[in-house]
Amino acid sequence: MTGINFKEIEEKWQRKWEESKIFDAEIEKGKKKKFFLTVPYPYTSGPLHIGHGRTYTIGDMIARFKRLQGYNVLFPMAFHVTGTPILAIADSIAKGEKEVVERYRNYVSIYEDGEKVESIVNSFGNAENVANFFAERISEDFKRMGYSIDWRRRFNTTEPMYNKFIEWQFKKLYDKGVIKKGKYPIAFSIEEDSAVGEDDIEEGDINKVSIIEYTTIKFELSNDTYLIAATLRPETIFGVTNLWINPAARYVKVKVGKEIWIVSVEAAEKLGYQREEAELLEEEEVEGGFFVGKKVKEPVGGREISVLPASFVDEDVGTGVVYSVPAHAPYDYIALEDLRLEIAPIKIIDIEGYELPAKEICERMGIESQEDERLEEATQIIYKDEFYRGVLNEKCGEFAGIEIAAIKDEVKNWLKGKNVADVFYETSRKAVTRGGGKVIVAVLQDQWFIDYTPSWWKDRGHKLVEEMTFYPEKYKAYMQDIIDWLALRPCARKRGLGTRFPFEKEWIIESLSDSTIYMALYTIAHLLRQLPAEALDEKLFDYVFLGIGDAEELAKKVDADILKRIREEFEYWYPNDLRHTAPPHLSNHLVFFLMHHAAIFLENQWPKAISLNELMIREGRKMSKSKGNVIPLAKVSELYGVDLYRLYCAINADFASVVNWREQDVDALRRKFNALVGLFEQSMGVEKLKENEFTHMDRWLLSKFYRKLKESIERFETFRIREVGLNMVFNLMNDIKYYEYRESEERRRRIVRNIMADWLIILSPIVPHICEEMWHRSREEKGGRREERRLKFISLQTLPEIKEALIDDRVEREEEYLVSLIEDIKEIMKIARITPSKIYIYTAEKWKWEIFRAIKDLPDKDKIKEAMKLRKDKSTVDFVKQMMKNLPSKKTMEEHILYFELKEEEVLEREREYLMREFGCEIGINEEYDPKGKKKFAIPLKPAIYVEG
RNA sequence: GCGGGGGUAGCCGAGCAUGGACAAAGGCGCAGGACUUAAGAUCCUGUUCCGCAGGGAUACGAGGGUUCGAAUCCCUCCCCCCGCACCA
Repeated sequence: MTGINFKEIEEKWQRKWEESKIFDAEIEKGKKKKFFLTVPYPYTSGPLHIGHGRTYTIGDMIARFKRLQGYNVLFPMAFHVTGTPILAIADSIAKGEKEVVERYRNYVSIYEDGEKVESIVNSFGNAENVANFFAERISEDFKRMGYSIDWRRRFNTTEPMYNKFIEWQFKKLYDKGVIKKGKYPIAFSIEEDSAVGEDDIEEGDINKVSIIEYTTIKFELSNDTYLIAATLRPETIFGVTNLWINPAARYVKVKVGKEIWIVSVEAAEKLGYQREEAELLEEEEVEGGFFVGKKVKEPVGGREISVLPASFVDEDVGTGVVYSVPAHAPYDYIALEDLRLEIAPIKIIDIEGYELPAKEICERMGIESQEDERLEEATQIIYKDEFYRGVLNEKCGEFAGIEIAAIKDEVKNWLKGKNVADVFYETSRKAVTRGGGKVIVAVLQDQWFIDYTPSWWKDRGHKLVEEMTFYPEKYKAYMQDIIDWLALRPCARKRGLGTRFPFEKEWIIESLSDSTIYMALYTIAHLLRQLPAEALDEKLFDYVFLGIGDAEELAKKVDADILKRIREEFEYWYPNDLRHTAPPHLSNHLVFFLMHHAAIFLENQWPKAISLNELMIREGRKMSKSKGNVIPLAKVSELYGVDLYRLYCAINADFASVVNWREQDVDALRRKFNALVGLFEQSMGVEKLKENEFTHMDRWLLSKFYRKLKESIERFETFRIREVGLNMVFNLMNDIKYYEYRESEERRRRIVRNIMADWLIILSPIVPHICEEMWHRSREEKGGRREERRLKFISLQTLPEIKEALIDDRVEREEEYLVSLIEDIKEIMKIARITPSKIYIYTAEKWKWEIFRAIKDLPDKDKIKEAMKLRKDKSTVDFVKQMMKNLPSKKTMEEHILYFELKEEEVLEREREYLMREFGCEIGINEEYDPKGKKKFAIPLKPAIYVEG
């Protein structure tokens, strides 16, 4: 066991890295190629957990690997503060909402002692304090995780410098003509009189609330007075037989333009938030029962239909009026059955497998009452079937013969064109805010958008993606699709933290739109700070980022040297060589990141690559605060050790798979990791083996090591970090174990010494602290000047050269040969239940080798014929048959030609001692004695064996 | 329904592009053994079935096909996951 105090060495090396500023990236022109890596900045509304940590950790591994490859690496970090959640939290805490206060007490106590917690949480009534507190803690967490970040460039998204930068970004977009204004539906709280997001809604994080567009259809009751039914299936209007109304619900009149609409009280209120012209008439409310039995005119065919009562109609969904299509809607069918009215369903959709879909599904499922909950499910089934497979029939006029999926929108537009249909929005489920206020859909009349539809923009986006690399590759095609789908996107809201919208100051730029090109800011953030915020105007950014404008002109306002440096830094570091994040960002953040670069920056500043790793779950379940199963990143060091966590992230899954954080597996890995560290420790103060001392086994281990090292470097380049970890930890340790078995513990200590430096280097991106420690310990022994040692961090090394000469196929084949021979002998001993007194091994005779060489490249069917030409004897046929059965194909033979050149007898003689030790008996090699006639079964590379009991 | 990804031993998970040493890496679990007063850790062995000679049979979602040979290539089908779409 190792006596290492991991926590201590983590802290020691983190401190030394920081003191030596080795991760502060400076321009090094000419000497090294640069590599600029970014991972999205964290949102500072609370502590990060180990799931978030995966992405940052992998980002750091890449940064460290690139340094080893000789790149001048910039890996910066900042903090995301803009948006509504932090503000909402601050508001809740200011109001003293118990649940939120309690949650934040817990969060804060991750970091602080009991006494301070209260005052800190109290300070969270101010949003800025929330953001600052967590930004500070998260940056400490990141340092504690050993991330090789250049912290000088840190910023947050509400500081003036950032605001100026975002203003510039929006001016650029505005100039391109893609910033537009229009109507837009949003989730809205009446009580709080404001838009609400996922974080404001009760259980909004678990059960998302989306906005559903209903179509309202007017059924004329009398002149200009209509009952307004809402539907999700406007194409079924051709099959309407009656209206449904809830007799117990209350209805009112709303004046919309010149018309009077009758809807439920709830719907009237919603209409008020959705249509500017809707005006509630000051008349009394009427019970739904009032309308029962009245006749209305359906708008397509002008038929008179009845208003009927139905309990399933919910006054708080849609308009509280529903039109009935009993042929295709299970609810309608059942409700009519309940009323025992003779209303014939009108079938308007032809679909294979059904005559009257609604009737049949109800019968099949045994649904008999409109209170039956399975009606929902029946509706789903019918909807799905009809939507994808159904075709409108001859009752649908010009739309006949077309499948629903293709015609739905056209029918809707046609109805709107006839002025019988309108849009009504509803939430996808009933929802309330965390404060208990009802959530409805409101339509903003003058929402600001980014319009992603112009073809010049999409073309540039596609081109940009085409020229990029994605890891894993499959996401490239997916990203192209996302660009095609992208249309209008709201980019400002009335609430939240952030940059004021430059064209209308009461709007705040929305938080996904203000985090699209900020990577550019990293290149210059530390320098920009030296300028006053007022100086950061459009002209300055134009010059720095786009090279537009006159430096001399600008120098009148800002320091010319600083300006020059700023421009240089940007030109040096940009573009962003790799953005590493997680797949859920593809359809939002990443596509904006790419599109905004495509719109604003010159082509040579476009991003080069994106890599993505999947998320992390714990014990097979998603991590979430509501499940209470999150482990804060801040606790990693204490609970597991940072290097162990990092190793787990590297090894448990490849990028494309979810990491499952299982304590059992973590424990298993800990044992492995400790054993690894033990191997290094046991080789401290031990002499390397010199080349003239090398035995077969030494060469074998060196060959195994350098082969694995070579493969690992290749794999790291394409971010197959899992394979690197498995190779360089698990597989290599197994090799060493085998080596020790073959040789001795003592010799193992020495051979590990031969490979230790190179081994530590390749492991250092994954487990940097222990590697740094072992690296220094192994140097310390040798003396050397202190100063020199201080500078020689393993983090600053370059990848070891692959000692190709040590990769020795022959040596490896010899050992494989021996292993398989031993397996065969053991197999025989087991099957025959013999304890051997002597084991006889017979290698293939010379003539067999000759025939083998002569025919190995021939197709199987010619082999015997050819062999017989060379040696006319029945034993030749037996041998060739035996050989064909046992030896691999032509192709693999070529790959392993060396294997077949193996001098079997030599190897056996050399290993006679080992074989004797292994079996505890005499070994006879190619002796004449052959009582059971085994010798004739020998083929090249597969000796015959006789075990004597 | 469309797009994407999958289905491999008790479980997790590699292999599949370039078919052949594949009864299938590695890990976990389980069983036996060594060590130990004991537990743990560690190490060894085993973990489809049959076999007193290194072998054979059956196997990689199901079924067909191509091939001397298929986990790997082709076709059909089934199932799972994600995104989209969509659900009075």
